[in-house]
Amino acid sequence: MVQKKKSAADETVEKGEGKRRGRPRAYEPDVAIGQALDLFRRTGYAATSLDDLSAATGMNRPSLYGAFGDKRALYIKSYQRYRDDYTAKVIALFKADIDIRERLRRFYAAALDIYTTDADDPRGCFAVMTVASDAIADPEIRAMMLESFKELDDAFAWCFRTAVARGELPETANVDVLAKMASALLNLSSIRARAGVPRSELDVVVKDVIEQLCRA
Amino acid sequence: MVQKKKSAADETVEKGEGKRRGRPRAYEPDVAIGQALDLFRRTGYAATSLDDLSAATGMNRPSLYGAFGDKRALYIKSYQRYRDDYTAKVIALFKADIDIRERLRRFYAAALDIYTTDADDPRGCFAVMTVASDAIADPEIRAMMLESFKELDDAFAWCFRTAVARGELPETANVDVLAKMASALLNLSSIRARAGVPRSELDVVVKDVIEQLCRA
DNA sequence: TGATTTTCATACCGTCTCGCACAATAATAA
DNA sequence: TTATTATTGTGCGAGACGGTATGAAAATCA
Repeated sequence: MVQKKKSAADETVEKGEGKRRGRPRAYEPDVAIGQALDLFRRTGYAATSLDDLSAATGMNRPSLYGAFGDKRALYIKSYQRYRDDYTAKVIALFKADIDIRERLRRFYAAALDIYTTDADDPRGCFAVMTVASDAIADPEIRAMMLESFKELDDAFAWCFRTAVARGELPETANVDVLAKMASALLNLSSIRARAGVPRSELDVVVKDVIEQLCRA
Repeated sequence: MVQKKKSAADETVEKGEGKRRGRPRAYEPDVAIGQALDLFRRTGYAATSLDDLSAATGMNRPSLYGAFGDKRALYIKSYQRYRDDYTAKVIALFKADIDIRERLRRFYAAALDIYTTDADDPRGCFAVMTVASDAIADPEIRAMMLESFKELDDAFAWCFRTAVARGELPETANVDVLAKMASALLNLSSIRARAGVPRSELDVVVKDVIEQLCRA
C-alpha cells in the first residue's frame, strides 16, 4: 500500500459527498493520479505497465481500470493534471506585480523545480519529454499539446507586452519573437534537465538568456 | 522483403571485401540500420518491437540479432547513425564561406528537413524526442547525449565567434549565450515539428529568431 | 562432386502484458 | 439482522514480447 488509509468520514466530508453506499475506496483518486503522473514522467507511456502503475498507486489493476479506464485514459488524465498544476503556477506569477526580469526569473525557477525534482532521476517537462515523443500520434493528445504551445506563447507575449507598456523594454521590442525565444529556452531547459545537466548549470543559462532577452 | 536483392559480386565489390565464404546476406547492414532508425524515430524504443523492426528491415529476428545484437545495441547503433548523418551536414555548413545569417538559415533549413520529412508523421529530432525521453536512464546513451549538447553549443559558438571576427556582429556580443539560444531554437523546432506544427510556420519562427539573434 | 561455412527461416520458450471474471469484503439501507 | 451496493484482491487467459535453438538453404573451397 502506498496511499495512507483515511477514515470514511474524512473522505466523504472532504469531498462534500453524501455517504457512499458500498465498500469505501482504499485510495484517493487525486493522489493516485499524481502517483501515476510521476511514474509516466519517469518511464513514458509504452514502457510503463499497468503492474507498475498498480504498484505506484497502491491500487490493484481492476481498481485502476474501474476508476480511470484503460491505460490511455489514465495517461490523458495524468497529462491534464500536469497541465493544471503548471497552469496554476503560471497564473500565480501573472498576478504578482513585478518587473519583467523578476517575472521571468521566477517563471524559470518554478519550471526547473518541476523539471529537476529528484536530482538522481530528473524528469524534464512531461509534455515535451514524454507526451510529445510517445503519444503524439493520438489526435486528442496532439490537440492538447498544440493548445499548450499557444497558451505558453501567449503567456510569454503578455509578459513582454506588459514590460513594454511599463517602459521596461523599448517600444521596438518584438514581443512575439521574444515569446518564442522564451518558450525555446524552456524547451532547452527541459531537455537538458532530463539528460542530467545539473540545476546549477541550468540556472546560469537561464539567467544569461533572460538578460539577453531583456536587453533586446 | 523490403531491401532489394543485389548480386553477390556487387556486394563484395562494394564493400571491398574478399569473397565471403558462406551463404550471402540478403540485407545490407547500412540500409537496415537506416530503416531501423526511421522506425525508432517514429515509435520510440519501448513501443518498437523486434517484429516491427524485422518488418521494417526485411530481416527476420534471428538475423537482426546476429547482425546487430539485441534491441538496445540496435538502438544505440541507430542513434550513432543519426548523429553521424547530422554531424556530416553540420560540417558541410562549416566549410561554406557565408555570413552568419545565411549560415544559420541553412543550418535550420537542414534541421527542419530532417525533422519534418514525412509531413503526415513528422519525427522531430531523434535525440531530443526519443532518445532523451525513453532511453536516458542508460548511462552510455546519456553520455552520448551530453556530448552532443556540447558539440552543438560549440558549433554555434564558433559560428557567432566567426561572425564577430568578421565584423558581422558587434564585439560586445556574448557568443556563448547566443549559442545557447540557437540551441534552444533548435529544440523548440524539434518539439513543435513533432507535434505537427507545419513547416511553413516553423520557417517563420526560425527566420524571426535568427534576425533577433543577429541584431544582438 | 562433396565438405565447409555462413546465413536464412521456422518454430519454440519463458516472461510479461492488458484486460476482465469472480468471489470476498466492508460499508449503507431497510 | 438481512439485503444491497461498491470496492477490493486473487487469479486467469489470450496474446505479444525478447530472445534463441534448430535445421534448411546458398554460397565457397577442396
